[in-house]
Parts: sequence; structure tokens; C-alpha cells
Amino acid sequence: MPELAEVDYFRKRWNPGLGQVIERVLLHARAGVFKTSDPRSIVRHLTGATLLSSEAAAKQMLFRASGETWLGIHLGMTGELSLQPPDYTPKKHDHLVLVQAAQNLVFSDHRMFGRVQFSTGPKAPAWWTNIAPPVLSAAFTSKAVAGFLKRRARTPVKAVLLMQERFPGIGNWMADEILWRAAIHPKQPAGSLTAGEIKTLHRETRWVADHALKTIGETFKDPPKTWLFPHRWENGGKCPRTGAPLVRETIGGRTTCWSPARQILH
DNA sequence: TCCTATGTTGTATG
DNA sequence: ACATACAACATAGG
Repeated sequence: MPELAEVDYFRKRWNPGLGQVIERVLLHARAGVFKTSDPRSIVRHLTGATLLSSEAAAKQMLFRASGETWLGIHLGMTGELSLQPPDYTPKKHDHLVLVQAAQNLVFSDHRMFGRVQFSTGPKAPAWWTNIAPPVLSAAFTSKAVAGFLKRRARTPVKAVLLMQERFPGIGNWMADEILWRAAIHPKQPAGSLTAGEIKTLHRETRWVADHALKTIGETFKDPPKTWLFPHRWENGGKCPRTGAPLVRETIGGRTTCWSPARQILH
């Protein structure tokens, strides 16, 4: 279930392992999560290394270890990171386990849409530095959003919000939350948004990212009932602002929930 | 059995 | 070259 804030929450779960030696590395070398990395290289370089730091950007995490090693993890659809006791026995879907004296750091993902990346060298690798600037950074301007929407003029705005090259970290639930707050219909073609709607979309994107990081990103608890979030999968769910029924439909290949009383196609 | 799932990527088509 | 739409990836659970 990982989008921007969930990813940051999972990243922090490994915090107790920072500054500590990785004594052993256990992995399922043939798991699909190693499609873009070499599991033997991971074992060779990380065994005996010290885990130094971590950061999150968009839906990715970067763990730096001694010996100029860079471990990247993308959680895909069902991935998660957990902290397990030293005597932990890896389970079926645990693809990567960093064994330390005080705990095991575990990456598991039953559906295997996640990815483990690995590089060595003095500089952070391209797969990390190429991630688009965060929606909470100064580079994420209303003007940049306007230009991006223009180039995707005929695509439903919902699908455009899922494009990581401009909205890094935004996923299915955040996109629905943003559009609901901005009172924009998810099917509205991106090129047909008014100047006012673009400004609102930009503002709400930042608001949702900021508040998700402060709530879910810290505690993993669901946002309050005043958000669309807790209502969007309920059968017979009601819009928390209008009280009118919510609807669901596939838009841009993803199930989308919106409030027809608030979000009107024009 | 059939359908769904908080994601990305490759491919076909315009 | 770019924009657009959708199947494919792999697995569990309702």
C-alpha cells in the first residue's frame, strides 16, 4: 500500500539498524525483485558493511552503507519493510534480509512488483538522482504543473496525477484525495482545466503530500473521517463534505472514487 | 470461479 | 519523437 507517506514510514522502520554492521545478507536470488540488480553483488558488498543512512524520495528509498554502496528499494504494490528479532526465520515472501546483531531488517513483497536496486561508487546512482523534484520542493511550481497538463491535454487529469515524472510519490489514493479536495472531476481532460483549477490542483497536491507525511508518514494511522481516504472503499460511502453518495469507476486503468456532488465535469 | 488490489513498464497505435 | 491506452508482471484474498 505504499505511496509517498507510506514509503517514508517504512523507511524509518529500519532506523534502529543505522550505524550498525550488517553481519549477513539473506536473499532469494531468483525473486523478481532483483530483476534490475545483481544479488551476488549485493551479498558481497553489504556483508560486513555498516548501514549509514536512509532517505526517501517519491516511492523509492535509498540506503547508504559503508564501502560506497547504495541500496535502493521500491515497494511496488505490496512491499513493506519490517524490523524483526535476531532469531527471526525468513518467511516465504521475505526477499532481502539484512542480519544485524540486534535485529533483522526485512524487505518482503508477496506480489513482487517491488524492486531492489544496487550500485557502488562515490556518487549516488542515476536511478536515484533522476527522480523528479518533490512536490513539496520549490521546483514544483504551478507553472510547471500547467505546462505538464497542457502536454497531456486529452488524458483524464486523474491519469496525469499518477505520472511520476511530474507528481513523484502520488499514487491512486492520493490522486483521488487531491481531486476531491480541488473539486475537479477525475475524467476532466488535463488540457481543459481552468487557470484557477490548475492553481487549486497544485495547492491541494502539496497539502495532501504535506499532511500525509505528517500523519501516515509518522504513525501509519489512517487519516481522519474528514478526508476522502477512509470513505473511498466503503460500499455506500458518503462524501464527507456534501453527505452525497460517492461513486467508483475505472479511470486511466485504476479504480477511481469521487464525489459527483462536488466534482463536476465541464 | 471470477474479480479485485495504495505500481510501473513495455508495446502498439495514432 | 510524442502522446495515448492497455496488457503484462505475480500473488492473495474476498
